[in-house]
Amino acid sequence: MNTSTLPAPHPRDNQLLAGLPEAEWSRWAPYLELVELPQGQVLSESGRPAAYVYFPTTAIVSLLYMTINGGSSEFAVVGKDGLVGISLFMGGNATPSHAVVQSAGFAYRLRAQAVKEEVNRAGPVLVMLLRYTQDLIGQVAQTAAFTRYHSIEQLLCRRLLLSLDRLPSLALFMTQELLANLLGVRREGVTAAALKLQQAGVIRYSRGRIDVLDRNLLEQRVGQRNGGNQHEFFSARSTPLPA
Amino acid sequence: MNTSTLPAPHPRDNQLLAGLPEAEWSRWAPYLELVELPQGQVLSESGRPAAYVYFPTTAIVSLLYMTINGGSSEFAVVGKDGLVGISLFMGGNATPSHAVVQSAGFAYRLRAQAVKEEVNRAGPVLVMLLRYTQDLIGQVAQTAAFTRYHSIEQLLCRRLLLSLDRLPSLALFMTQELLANLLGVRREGVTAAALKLQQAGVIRYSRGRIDVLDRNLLEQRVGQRNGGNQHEFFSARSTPLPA
DNA sequence: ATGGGTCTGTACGCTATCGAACATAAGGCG
DNA sequence: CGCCTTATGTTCGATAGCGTACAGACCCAT
Repeated sequence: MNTSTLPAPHPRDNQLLAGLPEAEWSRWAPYLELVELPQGQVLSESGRPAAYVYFPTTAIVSLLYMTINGGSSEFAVVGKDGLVGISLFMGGNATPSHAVVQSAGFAYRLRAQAVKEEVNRAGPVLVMLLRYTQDLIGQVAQTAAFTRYHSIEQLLCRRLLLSLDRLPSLALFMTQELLANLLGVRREGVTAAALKLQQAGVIRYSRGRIDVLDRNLLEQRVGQRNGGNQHEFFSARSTPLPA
Repeated sequence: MNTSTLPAPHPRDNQLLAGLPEAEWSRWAPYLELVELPQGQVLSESGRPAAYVYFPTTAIVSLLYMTINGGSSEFAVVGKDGLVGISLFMGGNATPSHAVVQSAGFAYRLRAQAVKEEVNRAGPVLVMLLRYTQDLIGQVAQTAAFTRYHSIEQLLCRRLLLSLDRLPSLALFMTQELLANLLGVRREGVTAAALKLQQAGVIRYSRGRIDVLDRNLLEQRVGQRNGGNQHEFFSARSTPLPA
C-alpha cells in the first residue's frame, strides 16, 4: 500500500507510450514527468479544466460519474493501458467526471500545453490519443450494459479483473466498502459475494487486502468472456434489436 | 411513422453541421448526401468498418451494445445533436456497437474517404468531431450511472425525454416492447410504468404511439435535472469517493 | 365481418437487492 | 496491554424487478 519504497517504473511501462514510434517517443520523453499517486488523489474534478494528462504505469485510476444525491458510480478504469485527461485534447475543457486514484502507484504526466502542441501536429500521437478514446467509449458502454444484466457477484468478479489486468501481482488493496461504492451496490452485498468467492477458493481477503488465488475461476464467474480481449462481454452477434 | 411524405430537411438542421464556420461548411456541403432512414435500419454493425458518417436531422439512432446471450442494451441516443460513425475518424476501424435507426427520418451522410480527408486537415471540422465524441462519452457515462440508481419509471421518463429532445413534435413512435429492450427491462415493467404515467396525465399512448402531454411532469419524474443541459443527471459536487 | 397478428394489461410466485440496525474481529497506537 | 477505529459478518423485513402464463384490445387484411 505504501509505494514510497517501490522502484520508479519506466514510462514505457504504459502501453500507450510503449506503442509510439521512436521518432515521436524521443520528442516526447523529455516532457514526461514522473509522479507518485497516493490512493484517493483527485486527478481531475468535474467542471475544472485539467492541467495534465496522466499516463499511469503502476497506478490505477477510477473515472467516476457523480450524482446529485452524493452517490457516484465508476464508469471506467484506467491503468497502464490508458491515460487520464481526455478532455484536454478532445476540446471540451470541462470534464463531466472525476478521476480518482484508486490504487496507489506511479504515473507519468504531461502539461496541457505540451499535449495540445502534439495534437496540432496531427501525427501518430494524435492517432494514439484518439484510438484510446474510442477504446474508452467501448469500456464505458460495456459497463453500462454489464450492470443491467448481472448479479453483484458477477459485477465484483469483473471489477477485480479490471484491476488485476492493470497490476503486476495478484494482490488488490481495496475494502469492500470501496468496492460497493464503485459498483453502486450496498457494502453488505459485496460482503456476501466476497464470502462466496472466498469459500469457493477464488480469493482470500482480509481488511482491505484481496488476494486472487485463481484468476481463471474469477473469469469463469464473470460470465463467458470470449477471448480475453478488451471487450470480453462483447459479442459479434449481428441481429439488431427491432428484429 | 411513414416519412416518405415529409419534406427533406436542411443539412444544418443538424446541430453539429450548423456549428461549422462558413468556410468549412461551404467546402463540406457538396459531399453531403441526403438519405431517408427507415426505422430498424442498421447503420453500423459491430466488427465491420463503417462506410459513412451520418448526421441525423429528423432521424434518431440508438447505439446498442450487444451481449453474448442475445440481449442488447442502448448506451446512447443520437439525433440532430450528433453524428453516427465515430469509429471512422477515431482510428479503430471496428465499432464495438451497433447503430440502429430507432425513429424514422432523414440524415445527411458523408463517405468515409471524405471524412478522413477532413480529419487530416486538422481544422475546425476535426475540433467539432472531437468535441462531440467527448459529449458522447458523457452521455454513455450518465447512462451507466443512471441505470444503477433509478426505477423503471425513471428510466422510462429519461428515455422519452432523450427522444423528445431530438424531435420537433410531442409524438413518439415506439412500442413498450421496444422501450423495454432499449432500457434492458421486461416489457411488463414498461407497461406498469407507462400506465402510471398515463394515469398521472403525463403521457397518453396506444399501440406504438406515445403522446407526451406534459413535458415538465416528465422531467420532474426523472429526478432532478439541474438546468436542462446535456448532463441533467450530473452535478458539480466535488467530494470524491474514498473521502 | 372475421380471423390473425400485434400491442397492451394482469396475475402469480420467486429472487436479488435494499435499508437499517447491530455483532464481531482485526490492527494501530498510546 | 487495552482502547479505538475500521473492516467485515449477520439478521430481518420490505420491495422492485423477474419469468411465466394468459387475457383483452386494437388494427389490418382477406
